[in-house]
Amino acid sequence: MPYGDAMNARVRSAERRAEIVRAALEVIAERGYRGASLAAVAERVGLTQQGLLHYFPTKEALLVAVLKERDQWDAVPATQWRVDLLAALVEYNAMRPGIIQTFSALLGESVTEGHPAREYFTDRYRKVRENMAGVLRAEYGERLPSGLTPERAAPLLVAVMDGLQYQWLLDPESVDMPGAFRDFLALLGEGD
Amino acid sequence: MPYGDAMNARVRSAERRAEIVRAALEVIAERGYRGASLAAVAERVGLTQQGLLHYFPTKEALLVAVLKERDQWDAVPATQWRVDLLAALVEYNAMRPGIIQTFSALLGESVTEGHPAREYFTDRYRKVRENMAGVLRAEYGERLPSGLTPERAAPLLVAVMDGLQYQWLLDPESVDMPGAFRDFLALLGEGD
DNA sequence: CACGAAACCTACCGCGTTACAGGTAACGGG
DNA sequence: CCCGTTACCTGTAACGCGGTAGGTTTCGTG
Repeated sequence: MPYGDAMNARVRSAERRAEIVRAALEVIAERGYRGASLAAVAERVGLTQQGLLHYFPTKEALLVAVLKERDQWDAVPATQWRVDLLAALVEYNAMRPGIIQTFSALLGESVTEGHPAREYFTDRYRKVRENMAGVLRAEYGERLPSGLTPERAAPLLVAVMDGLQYQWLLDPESVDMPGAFRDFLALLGEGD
Repeated sequence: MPYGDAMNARVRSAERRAEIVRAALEVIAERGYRGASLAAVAERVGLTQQGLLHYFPTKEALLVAVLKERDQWDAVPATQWRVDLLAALVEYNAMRPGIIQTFSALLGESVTEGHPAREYFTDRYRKVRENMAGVLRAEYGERLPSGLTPERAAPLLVAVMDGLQYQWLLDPESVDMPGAFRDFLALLGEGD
């Protein structure tokens, strides 16, 4: 390639890997992790299955990369979160069904025995609950208007987000995910 | 068999089928539907894979039977439900992780493309939301104390149940599913 | 007791899967 | 210009999968 191309080999390799991870996200959304074949991912980036294995030596290594990618997305410091931003996040998610579908499918699979993503999700949910408790504490202090402590409200908040996602994925016409989530936030925010 | 055995062939066949469905529930809990092999189910009831196919001609037919079984469980007339019974149901479920795991795994898979349980879950959630709205209306009338209509509270109620199940399956030590659900019911029940 | 059906089994097919082995062409730095 | 590394490819092993074909034993009934 001519001098004008500033890409060196390392950068190009990293980009290829990112491309593969993106394709894997798609295929997992469509078929789940167990149903996602390396060949299908490879085809989507114009490689053979064996060519893909050059970048990720095993299927599980590819999954790890997918999960790592996700971690980078919500690497926003917990201190910068606010309750009203959560509503915006849900609204944003409602415009990107693919991503939601990928991780909803993975979450469902992960509760089965020996699933390679199980530990990841266990750890992740623990952290997310802690973060959410922090967010609620920053907003409301030690007691929400409803009387709940942040630590007891946090699992509910997370549960509503996930549960709504499944209902919405199955039947987007019938479920107004962002609206329902706002309803829930209002519920948390109004006391008696 | 001696005369004392009142079982006729039809009954015994039905029992065998029920036995197989039970085994399928277990295997699906452990491996999901895609990961559940007919051979694994067959082995659990002391059959060969082909012997199992005598009772259910395809894998999908077995899944249909599994889903039908579930429908029979919550065949309780909607009019007999009450909000406080929901709390009891969640408490009961917390003692039977296997069943929860089966249907949580299936729900997760069902959002993928062309999954044979997708339509089932879509229909089911629609009905469950309607039922829940009815339960809430019977309890609170047209407006819950929090100001929500039953129709808007119902998806939240369902979402909390499902979402808590995933958190609880992944980390039962950290998540008090029945307690959290009672918290949510209290949230719905107290107005401002 | 005979006979048809139910309840299995063995054998097998074809396909899809992950992964390994080994080869080749292109690239890029010394 | 050479030569090691990167980026692939073809070939193939090894296995598990759902499903078919066809046989055999067991059972209930007329």
